[in-house]
Amino acid sequence: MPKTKTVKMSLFLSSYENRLDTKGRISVPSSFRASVSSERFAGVVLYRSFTNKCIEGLSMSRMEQLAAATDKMGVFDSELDDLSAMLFADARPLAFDVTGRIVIPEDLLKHAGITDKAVFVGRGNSFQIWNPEEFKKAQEKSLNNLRSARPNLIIG
Amino acid sequence: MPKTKTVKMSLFLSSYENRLDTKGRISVPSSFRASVSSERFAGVVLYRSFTNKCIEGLSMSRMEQLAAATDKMGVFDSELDDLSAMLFADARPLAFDVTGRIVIPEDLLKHAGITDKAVFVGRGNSFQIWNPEEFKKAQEKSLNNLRSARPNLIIG
DNA sequence: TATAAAACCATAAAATACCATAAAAGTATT
DNA sequence: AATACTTTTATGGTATTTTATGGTTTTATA
Repeated sequence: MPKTKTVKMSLFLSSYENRLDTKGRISVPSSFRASVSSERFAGVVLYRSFTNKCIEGLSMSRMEQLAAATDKMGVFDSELDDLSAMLFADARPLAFDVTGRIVIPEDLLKHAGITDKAVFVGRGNSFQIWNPEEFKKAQEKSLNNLRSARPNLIIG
Repeated sequence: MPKTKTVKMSLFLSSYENRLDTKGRISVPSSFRASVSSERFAGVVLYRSFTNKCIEGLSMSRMEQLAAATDKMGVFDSELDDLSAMLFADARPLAFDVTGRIVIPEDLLKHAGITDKAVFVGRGNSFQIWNPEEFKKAQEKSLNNLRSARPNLIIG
């Protein structure tokens, strides 16, 4: 068995709204930076969400996990293979600058409808980047979904 | 079988009323701190309760369990996915300071109607934080519910 | 050389560490 | 059982650091 160094990766939690400057730079929330601080690559990997009007974000090690999983499954599941192919083709590794900022590529911003502000949203082992308004809308929608699915579970 | 490191987590028990200072700091009851003292993350994770006017609290390891479960199940259960998404987005990891205090974020305090005092309520593997008055009201209400549901079970 | 990208510098506000103390709880001693 | 002593806990205030954000300069590159 290949020796796999399993880096215990801390979770991406909570949500943070930050602002893009004139050059497109935006601070990655410090707690998100901390989540990947023990990794080789000091940065994150972004790609356009397949399902939502937002950007998906991962640590590089998670990307590698995904690659490994695809290697195993690929032969048996051509759909998964296609999906991961798209993902890898679309994925952008973005290194933090000294102050913890990244420059999100144009096409990703466009896909998410982001201009001057963005919310980093924790999703456990991954995160998302949204236009603040779009995010609020999406949140309300999934809250309504849950309400109708499990009326007794939710009040807020 | 993958080697799963099981962190021994002791239970959150009993209730403690503490006071918030001007900066929003509040001491986490020492017995609650002891419950997570063997964990990597010296702190707790808080989020707005979906069902009550209170704050929910968990250990980080519990949060990680959830993330692992969501990773496995998410694909098959979109409801679970929605729920955990909301949870991760709302969850605040809060580290203890040297004296065992945390700063509860504004929006959580608001959700629970907490201003200057709060009760930490043990719930076994989790806990809640309430405005003292609200908690008393909620207690009486659920006691009445029990009374009407099982009149013979309750003496108090 | 023009242009984009990276490195560098600066700062207000927010978050965290640090220091101090009184009250409470626990221990030991008579 | 009452007392003196020790330790822990909760709480308050102050100092220091970090973070997010803006701008400028230098370096690559097309």
